[in-house]
Amino acid sequence: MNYLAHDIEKKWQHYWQNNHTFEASNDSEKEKYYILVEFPYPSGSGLHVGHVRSYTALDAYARMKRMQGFNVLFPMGWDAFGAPAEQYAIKNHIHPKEAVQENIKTFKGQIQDLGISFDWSREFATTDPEYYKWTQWQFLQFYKHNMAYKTRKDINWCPNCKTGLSNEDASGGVCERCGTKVVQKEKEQWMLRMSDYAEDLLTGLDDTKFADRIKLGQINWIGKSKGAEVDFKVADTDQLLTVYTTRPDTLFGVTFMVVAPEHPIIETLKDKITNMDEVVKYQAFAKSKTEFERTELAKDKTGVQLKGLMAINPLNNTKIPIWISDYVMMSYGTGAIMAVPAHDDRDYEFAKKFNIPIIQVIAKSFTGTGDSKMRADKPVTNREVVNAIIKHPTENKYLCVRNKKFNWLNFVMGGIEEGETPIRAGIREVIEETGYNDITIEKEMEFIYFDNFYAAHKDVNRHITCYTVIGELNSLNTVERSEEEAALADVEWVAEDELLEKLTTEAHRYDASRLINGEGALTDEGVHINSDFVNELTKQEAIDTMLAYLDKNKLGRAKTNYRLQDWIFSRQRFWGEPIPLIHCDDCGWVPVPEEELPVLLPDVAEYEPTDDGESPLANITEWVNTPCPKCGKMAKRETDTMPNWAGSSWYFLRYMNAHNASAFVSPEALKYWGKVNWYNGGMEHTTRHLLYARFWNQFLYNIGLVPNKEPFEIRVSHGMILGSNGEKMSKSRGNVINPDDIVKEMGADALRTYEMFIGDYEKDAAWSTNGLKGCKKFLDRIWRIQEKLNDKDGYTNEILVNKTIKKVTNDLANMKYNTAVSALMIMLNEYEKQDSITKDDLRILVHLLNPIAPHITEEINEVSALGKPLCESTWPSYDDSKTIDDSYEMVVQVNGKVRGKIEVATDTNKEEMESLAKGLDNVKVHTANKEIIKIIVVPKKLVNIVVK
RNA sequence: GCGAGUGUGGCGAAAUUGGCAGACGCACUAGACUUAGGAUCUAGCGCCGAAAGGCAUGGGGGUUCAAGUCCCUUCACUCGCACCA
Repeated sequence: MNYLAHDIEKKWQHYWQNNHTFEASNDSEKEKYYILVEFPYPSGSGLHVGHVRSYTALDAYARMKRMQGFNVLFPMGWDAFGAPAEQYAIKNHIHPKEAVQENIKTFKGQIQDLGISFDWSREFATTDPEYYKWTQWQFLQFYKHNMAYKTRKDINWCPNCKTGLSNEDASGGVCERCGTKVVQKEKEQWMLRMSDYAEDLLTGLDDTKFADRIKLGQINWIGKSKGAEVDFKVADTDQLLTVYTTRPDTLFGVTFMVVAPEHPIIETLKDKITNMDEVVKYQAFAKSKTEFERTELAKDKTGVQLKGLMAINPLNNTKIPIWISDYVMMSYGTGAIMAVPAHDDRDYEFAKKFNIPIIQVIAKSFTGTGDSKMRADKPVTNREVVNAIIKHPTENKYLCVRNKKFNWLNFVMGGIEEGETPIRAGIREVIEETGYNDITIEKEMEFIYFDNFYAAHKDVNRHITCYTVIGELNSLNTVERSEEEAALADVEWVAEDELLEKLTTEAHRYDASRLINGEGALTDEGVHINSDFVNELTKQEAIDTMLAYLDKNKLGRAKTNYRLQDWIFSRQRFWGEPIPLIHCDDCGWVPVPEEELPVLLPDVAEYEPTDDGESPLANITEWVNTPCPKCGKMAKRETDTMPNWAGSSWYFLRYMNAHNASAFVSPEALKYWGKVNWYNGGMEHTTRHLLYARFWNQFLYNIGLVPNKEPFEIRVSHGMILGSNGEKMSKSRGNVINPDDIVKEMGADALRTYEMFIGDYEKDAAWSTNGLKGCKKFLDRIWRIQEKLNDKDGYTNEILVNKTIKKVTNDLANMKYNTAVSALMIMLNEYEKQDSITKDDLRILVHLLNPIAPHITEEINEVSALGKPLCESTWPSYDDSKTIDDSYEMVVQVNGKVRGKIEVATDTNKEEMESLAKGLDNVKVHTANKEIIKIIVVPKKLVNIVVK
């Protein structure tokens, strides 16, 4: 008995099609379930094996859900606007819509060959005028609610694609599509006020069940940051320079200000700036850098001081210089910062480069550990001390002393006496404690710290303010130490790489790490110093206190910023939805009346983007010139088109009611289908597309057009299918697997089964033709198992059946396809071991495998006359009490090592388990002459005998 | 730099959440059946060892009767974000 995969696959695909098996009803008594997989861009290269993975996965889920009695909506369509179709059209001088139609035909054929149970009655493409009519209509809703505006601003411009890009499209400073370096170009652009929704997009995540990594991606992209705006007066002017900072508590540490090169204050106060030439030159320099260079070549700080201007610290009226530098971005915060070089890496680097003073306002504070923790019953003494790090004259070792009584090993340390500098004190202490007297100390570490501890040698608590000095011995010359000192401690030289493990005191190890790693800004938490009314407070206390102070004195205010910016919604390309607005010299921007929608893309011969940054549509005068809908005077159409994210921002709504000609979707359909229950897509879309779609939906919700604020309940993303060499599949790498070839050679079921078995669904996986063959073999064995059918009823192995139903049901619902397939392989292996199997046995197997391999299972079901077609059948249920075997292999361990196994009844009690375990010969061997300390018995698992 | 994730046989991977590490599959080895095998079946298959046994989940340390799983530390790779104040 043999079968031809191709024939039976075609047969059942026709059956499903002719019977409208997978068409969802908008009017059903059943509970609804909406499963969505991202619709593809129908590229010319056809379906990728990666598509097969996610489509099969969601198909399997949809098929199971249908059998479980749900009214499942599982639609498919085409995201067909976009550059490749346009490129193709430019090259071949045909209208992009023709290329798109051709590609859709290919894609659809390929998908249908796979037997994916999409509801094709709801199919559409974003390029259909019946669809983009409603995309335009929704844009007008944005416009009417003041959510769309046109502005002149520097935008990301791709010189190759000749179009503006959103920030999301230009991440990394290169064009998402072609990889060309993006440049800044000033242009008028339509924008959507997405930043207004930043908070809602953030909090809305709580109403979703997205995977954590996806939520995190969204959270990072929105980039919420809490801080404050602080107003600095500019001396001798009436101007305020407002900065954004997350650390208002460090305001006493500000030693300079930095504004972005484009900051308007430069223009406003240019008459006061005495070095305008230099400033203008720097502005030009900054602008000439692409975004890429600005970030990638970030290592070196550049900048110019605005001479003639000084800002005034609002707390203490200190005058502070103002600089411009491109490390401050106009697009974030206020485009100006207060620089606190002591506690910010970038400010530190800048201050070092331009020799600007540094004021420490936070001191690291240690609290002692173990025996050195402060004791409540002892007095506290305050001291100023010096900590001397002294290098050996010839070797890479440092001078340490070991306290004989307590065995502490530390750097030389001692009190600073009245009128003494830390350096003088350091030299004196080294001589006193070690006898070395040929010392040079030139450097004092930038930052002091506090150490609070119980000083056992003096039986007091100490609060010390520590100054660290760094020096070296010129020679090993010594003088005699006092007897007292010599009795107290030994001198010890410690190699640099051993300091961190050998030093006793945490504070000294900290000093050592700064010595080894070099000094930089002190960004750790600590206690405030040099800061008047926030002194001695911790970070959060100081922030709160400072905010209250600023607020009370009207010097600033709490402020939350977001990385998320408004959505640049214009593209200067032909192949996109025309923005349905008309510009009239008298009336300004006027929306195209709704009854005139859609604004159709004209049929023309040329689609090339233009060098001057205008859309190719701008050249089509008969299309551009049109009467103003308001006053009738000749006016001009907007020639920019929408980004290709527009159509995909609401397609999930359209599926609910795909061919509605009078509304984007009917309220009834919206109400019935509600949220997408399960949305699958690529990891590459978890920031952009997912954010745009959520924003779009939240807007529609706010104006009362959709019933749910969040459109998607669960979002999962699949891993990529890589080439057999573990690299991304690409023509240039020559590792592309074409699904058509596999379907032809092995059949769709084998391909589907293999891709489900390949590994963790959410992880990338490399293609393996051998693995595929294994799955094909599995299906062949399934076919042959029919030869073992007997005419008995019931299950040959009831436990196996119930176990497998449970496993497969749970695995399919949790995207664990690989283990679901494995459970079915185990079931088949068991069936093969038996002399014969019943129809009931086989019926379960084909039901459980059907979601993954739908064709062969339908055929077996029919050939062996097991019942009505599986697609009309019900999902098997299991009895939990019959998933447990009545016996198991009890493991017996001695000291955690397996020494024996016995088959015992599942209901064996603890006492019996214990005595059975002790009775094993091998256990006796390992426990002989030993004392049994305890016995751990884990019911239904093992016995562990602990002996000594 | 920050954030997240991953690391288990020759390979893809499992491991009811702390309880026999390596299920299932691939590859491989031996055998059977065959005119033939890229078919099918049977057996074997982490490493060392003749065996008893020992060693094994990137490395090191810890908690525990028991650790792939928990804690600390370290290394490597992958992916996001990146002068975001």
